[in-house]
Amino acid sequence: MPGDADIAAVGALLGDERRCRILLALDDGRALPASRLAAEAGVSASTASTHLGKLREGGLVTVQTHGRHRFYRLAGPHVGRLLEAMVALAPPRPVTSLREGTRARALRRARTCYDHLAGELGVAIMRHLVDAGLLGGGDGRRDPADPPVGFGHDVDYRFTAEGDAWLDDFGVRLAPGRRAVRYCVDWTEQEHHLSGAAGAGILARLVELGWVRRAPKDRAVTVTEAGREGLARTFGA
Amino acid sequence: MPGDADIAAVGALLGDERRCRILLALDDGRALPASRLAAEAGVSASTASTHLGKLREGGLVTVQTHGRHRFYRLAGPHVGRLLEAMVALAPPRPVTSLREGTRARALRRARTCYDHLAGELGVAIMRHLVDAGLLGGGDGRRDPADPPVGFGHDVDYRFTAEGDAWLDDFGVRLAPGRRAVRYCVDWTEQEHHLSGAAGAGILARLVELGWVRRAPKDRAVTVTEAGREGLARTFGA
DNA sequence: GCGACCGTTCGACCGCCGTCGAAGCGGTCC
DNA sequence: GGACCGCTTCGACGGCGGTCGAACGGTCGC
Repeated sequence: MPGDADIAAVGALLGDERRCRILLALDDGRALPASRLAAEAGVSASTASTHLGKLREGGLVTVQTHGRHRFYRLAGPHVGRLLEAMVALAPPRPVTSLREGTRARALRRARTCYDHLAGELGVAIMRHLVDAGLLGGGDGRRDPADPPVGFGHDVDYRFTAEGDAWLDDFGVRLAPGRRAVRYCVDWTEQEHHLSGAAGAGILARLVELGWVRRAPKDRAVTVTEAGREGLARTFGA
Repeated sequence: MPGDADIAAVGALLGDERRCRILLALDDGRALPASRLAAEAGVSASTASTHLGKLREGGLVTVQTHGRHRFYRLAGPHVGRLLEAMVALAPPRPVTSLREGTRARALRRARTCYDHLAGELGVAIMRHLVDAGLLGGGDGRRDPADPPVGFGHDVDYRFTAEGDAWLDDFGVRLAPGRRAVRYCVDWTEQEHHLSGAAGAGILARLVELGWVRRAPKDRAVTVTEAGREGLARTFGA
């Protein structure tokens, strides 16, 4: 009787359809403002605020205030896994739920984050750049007016001389003033992935090479047959 | 709005503490009668019945009537995964919840089912016996008065001549009338594991050899150092 | 067959929680 | 600094759902 964690508290949070809508809207790792989530759930701003407060208190979402907006995002990969487990148990629309499940997994693998790559692929590329000595520590500055993209930004990266050469070689042309390295803490992987001009340039180049394809309407990114081989060769991914 | 599975319905089921207690009591794969679950949840029989009805309708548990008792069990491994995901998210007692988590995983690996082995280990042994040709199809009969031990019992096994020899050789002595093969559908693996006299004999022999140890008060079974090597050699497990 | 027992259904009570509009707080833009 | 805007808090309303005891259908034991 006393020894169990109150798992029911978590269940109660997921017992409301509006809250579930909010969580599902956040399931691909985006950070969305409260107003957007209210619209997504089809509910008034005050009601949404109540829901978000409970989700926050329950540890399912975290909030990051940016200017007068407050961006919410899922608190971690655990929440994504929980959602996945619940979708697997929700029977009513077997086909839809299956498609949703695979879609979520695809997003976890590779997706866009604004104009650059995120997900396992984005993290793998970042990791390779660091491991290969193309990207090292530095003292770059992050523009505080940017929308929130991750949890902590306490590490600074900078392209090494080899990194600059590699960018040229790979076909990513950056204006001299735009070589500052920015990055996000990837939500699904909880590791860094490259953003900023370099991240955008690499994604653009990957598309140009035909290695990956961006979905027209959502944030999914699919790896082509040629891309599979090229990515493995270039990034070991 | 319309395309989502009503995941909230599942959440609502898990939003009640009594229901969670019931599910956790069932988490190790046992089938328990309604009265026991009522006591486990600390609630009256009528209330428990209501909860069980909802859980059943929601597809989280299945029921099997046996005489005047009705045995409930979790509907499948999905439910176990869901519970695990929720425990990971329930923060209040970090230490306890962690211990619970590892305990559940240990049970999933190896546990007793009445007097024989279940879990991954039990399934692996059964699979090896079949693969090695020691156990084949037959026409054995199952006693319908036994408590429910699995979902379907439509396959009949029988020890082959080689199987009989192997049992002798391994040190399992069975009375001539007790060689009928019984099995259960393992809940966590959804495959068969050996029960009946042979299953009990094998477990007893494994304990005698010092390969596994049964926990004094619960159903956990731990593999010893010697057992790890012996099991690998004997069953490829 | 008749009592004992297990389980479900019914009816009534109670409490909790989601909902919204209005008001309050803080930050931005001109 | 003033007006606007995003978000949260407050108060009041309404409904859904958990709870129990009592009554009912089934099954086992003698």
